[in-house]
Amino acid sequence: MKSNSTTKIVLYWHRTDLRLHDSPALTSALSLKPTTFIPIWTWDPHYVYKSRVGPNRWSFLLESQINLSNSYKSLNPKQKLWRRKPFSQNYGKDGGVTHLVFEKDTDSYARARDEEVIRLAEEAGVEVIVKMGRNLFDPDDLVRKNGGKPTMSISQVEKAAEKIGDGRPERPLDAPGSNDIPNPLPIEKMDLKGIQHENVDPGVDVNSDHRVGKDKQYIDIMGPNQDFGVPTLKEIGINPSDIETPHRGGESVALDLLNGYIQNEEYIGLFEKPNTSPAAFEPQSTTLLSPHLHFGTLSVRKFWWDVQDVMEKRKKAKKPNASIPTNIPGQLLFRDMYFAAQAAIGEAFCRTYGNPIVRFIDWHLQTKSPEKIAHGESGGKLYDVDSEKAEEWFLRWKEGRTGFPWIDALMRQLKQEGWIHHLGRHSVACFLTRGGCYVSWERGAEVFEEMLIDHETACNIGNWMWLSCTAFFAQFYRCYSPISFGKKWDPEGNLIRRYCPELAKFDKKYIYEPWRAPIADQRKWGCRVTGDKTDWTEDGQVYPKPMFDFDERRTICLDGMKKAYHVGLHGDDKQVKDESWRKAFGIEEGGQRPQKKQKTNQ
DNA sequence: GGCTGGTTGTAATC
DNA sequence: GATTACAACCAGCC
Repeated sequence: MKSNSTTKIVLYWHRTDLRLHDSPALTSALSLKPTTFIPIWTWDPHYVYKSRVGPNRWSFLLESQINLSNSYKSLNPKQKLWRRKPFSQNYGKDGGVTHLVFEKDTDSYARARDEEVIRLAEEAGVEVIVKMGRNLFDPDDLVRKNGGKPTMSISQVEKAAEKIGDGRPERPLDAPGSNDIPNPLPIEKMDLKGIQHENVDPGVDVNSDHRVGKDKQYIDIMGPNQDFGVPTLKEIGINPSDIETPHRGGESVALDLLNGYIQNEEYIGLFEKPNTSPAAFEPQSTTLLSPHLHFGTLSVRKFWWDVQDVMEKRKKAKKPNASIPTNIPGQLLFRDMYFAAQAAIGEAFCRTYGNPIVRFIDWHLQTKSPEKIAHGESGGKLYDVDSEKAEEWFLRWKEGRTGFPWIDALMRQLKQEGWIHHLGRHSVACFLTRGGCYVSWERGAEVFEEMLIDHETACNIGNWMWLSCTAFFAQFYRCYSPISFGKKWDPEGNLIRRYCPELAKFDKKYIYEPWRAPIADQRKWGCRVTGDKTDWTEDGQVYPKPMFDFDERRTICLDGMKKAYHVGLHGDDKQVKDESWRKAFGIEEGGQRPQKKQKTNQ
């Protein structure tokens, strides 16, 4: 397999770890004592155009790469983050690469990709080293210790974790120092030919809406110095003026943020997610470290241990600490829970169709086959009653013009900044699915995938299942009100005033229900509540009327959920695959749902 | 088979 | 601000 030469040319492939601190894979690579070391990033078609990535997340990614590249440069002026192929058929000729090292990625698409990369590399006699570093615990280990089953609750994760080592994650590793980073190959010896562009198939580019030159078959990505460095936004077809997020990427940003929080021992020790406000901004009520976990600009093990050390210090001083699962370590355990659930189920984890853990609900706009999902299509309608209406509701939800200011403010914050508080996500996700529109969670998950800078497939999909009560959570009668829930946190309506500025002057009495404000007041406050759009008019601004009666919709949704739970189908049931489920739901040919009958369980 | 707990509901009542 | 009814889900435990 390995060449006998003592020369070690090590290719280090950064993917889920855009950092130098606590990367077990990077530490392994450097401990080989390479003669030559080439840290690389490669353009994965999945990221470039097969999965949804909006401008804000692109921006966060490139900032993170620039930061990493600069960190390498500061340790060794000849180094940077190189854009290069992760493997090559020409390994033997290609400067004689001997090792390929990367962090383990258990996302389902990534497993298939990595299997192929490993096969090609090993065929070429290159030794491949893969190390877990993305989670507290290796998701595959958690699954094994959970009897091979997907982890469906925090107690299962805790029990499984107790069977791994001492039940706690491993301590973080130090970042390499300036003597630890060897030189790269001279540029002329690197196999960099033929990658001035990255091909993009416009036919399947789900991000074409964001791209300048959307019909182009490729994007230019040579970097501003034409030297195979980190490309600019422009090169990947993103207009810099589309970037609105105030949140910045990069390992140094992440470590500064974490260090700041760690100084505040009270905040760390007493943190309980359900007691943090979804309506707070400047400053936010939570840490905003989630995008850094996604890009690996912060090690989750460092996060966990820094917090743990504070909590142990507080405990010794007889100061109180919050407990799992609402405290910070508990929040990080949820991340591992979703990762391990995905690791157990594989590619079907991301959808209903074929997924054993997901309840089948007769949602509107249900996506019906894996092929459709892979190409980002809606998949048509499973039954056509109200489907056009549902599509309209979906679009109004996505664009933040439902007529419910709390929902619209959150959706506009999401679109602008790429981040909203976890409870805000609860609110809008419940509203789209079981608590309002009765639209499939898969459609909502697609929107979050595109817009969130912290989008993590496992957590996003898992949380949508949770909120839609299709897996992990089942108390569907606990329904978020688009009026009461926001009011509880933000009685003055400050979040609404910021993100729906047309309502900024409304009295707090009406800010959550502007349609109830008398016309004279609407005129006085400079915004008419009418129609279904948000737009300027000659005599002032317009905010839409609510797109439906929420109380009525809540009742309809609750009945639907009761029925679906009673029917009890899951994504892998035969009736779902062959679409004969309609019969079980009493839906007649032609798609008409039956008139509401007596409650089924009376 | 019954009881309890489950990260984060709402509205009415005291 | 705490308590309770609402209508009633699942999993885990005894």
